[in-house]
Amino acid sequence: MASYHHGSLPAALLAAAETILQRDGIGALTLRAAAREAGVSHTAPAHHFGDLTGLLSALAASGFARLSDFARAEADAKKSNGGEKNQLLAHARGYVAFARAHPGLFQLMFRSERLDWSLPALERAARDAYTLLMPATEALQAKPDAETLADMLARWSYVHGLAMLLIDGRFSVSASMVPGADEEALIAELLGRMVWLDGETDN
Amino acid sequence: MASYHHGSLPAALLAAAETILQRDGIGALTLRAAAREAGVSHTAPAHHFGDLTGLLSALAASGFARLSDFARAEADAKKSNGGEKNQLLAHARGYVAFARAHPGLFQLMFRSERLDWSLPALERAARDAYTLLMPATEALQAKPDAETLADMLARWSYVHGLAMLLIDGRFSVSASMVPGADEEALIAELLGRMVWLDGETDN
DNA sequence: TGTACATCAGTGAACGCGCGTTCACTGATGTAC
DNA sequence: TGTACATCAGTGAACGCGCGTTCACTGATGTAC
Repeated sequence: MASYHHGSLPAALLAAAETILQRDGIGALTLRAAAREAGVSHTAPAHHFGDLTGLLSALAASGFARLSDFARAEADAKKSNGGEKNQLLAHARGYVAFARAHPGLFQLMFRSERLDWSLPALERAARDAYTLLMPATEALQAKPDAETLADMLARWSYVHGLAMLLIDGRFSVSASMVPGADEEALIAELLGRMVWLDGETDN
Repeated sequence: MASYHHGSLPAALLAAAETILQRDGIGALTLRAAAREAGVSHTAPAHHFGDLTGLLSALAASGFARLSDFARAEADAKKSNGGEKNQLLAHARGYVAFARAHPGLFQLMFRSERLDWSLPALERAARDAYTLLMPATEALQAKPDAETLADMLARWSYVHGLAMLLIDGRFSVSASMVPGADEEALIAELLGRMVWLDGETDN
């Protein structure tokens, strides 16, 4: 541990970056700050991530992977009634739960200008995550028809907007117009409406 | 014009800031850059906006006002069939059209950490803009019931997520899975689904 | 099992840059009388 | 209509700061023989 070589600096830097994200916000996340937080000289990160974009992209990729985990965990917990609609709904719940649990990270993941989308690891992790809102049928995932695609994009738009507005605090402003409204109940109610977005042929 | 006093520096600075936003992206928008773009010394903005947050907040407020204009213009253009659903749909179309026309500005408007929401002008402009997704009935706007509020938040989430994912380029990634898909037609199709989100009692 | 050497991982001083802010200033405008 | 003076709007030099990057370096690890 106290040796010259750290042993697992990449992982330590990602963890440090996430701490900063959560504690100080996305604006405070710099290469030097991450190195400082990890207790390492500020030139060390370059050996592993190249530049700041590289570090942020790796962090975002990890975020997308964990977003997928959140969604799958939510679906597994309700495995009992595993209809397709229920599964999609569970994934949506996981999506929103992830955004609320890691708002800074979630924002970073959708701040494209700071990420390098040509990195295969990032692209793959992101695609994996939002493909969860596709029907589980493998054939459709590989080669979806226009209707299936529209269904997915509709779900994604809805759930993504819900998550974004929520972690941005916009809901509480509006919800305050109705005194006594329970935010948790409201979110559950809104999430439930997702299935209504499906194309006519699915109903 | 060439006189010592500018005459309308606040407006010129806002215009300059917007130029930078569109041309160089949100990361390049600084107090000094805005002053430079407006052809004025870099200490001049402080007289009018205090600090960078003040300038950005004023710019965002102007953005929200114009977002409302976009939405109303879209509704006026289709005034012929002015059912409430159609009006809400027109407002949603305007919302998305604004985001596509001014992506940088739209992003700034939803980057809360850089804005000062305690400024009444900003808060009011933002509220005006998203209240457009409420039914026009004045009584409901003043004192909405939980159902009406949920309808509005559902619409807002959907339209907002759609706009965000769209200007972030995520749709083109997904849509490329279906060769020959027409993005414009897809967006129109998705926007049309917004009305399906309304609570049972409205249907 | 040793030894030589290449490679890898981290250090710390130094650099230039653009940033926001402060400061003393100056030119233009408005207002009291 | 003049004049004095306060206030407002903009200038430009200077500052300290944190940033990313470069550089020569050193300690640790792995590998060829």
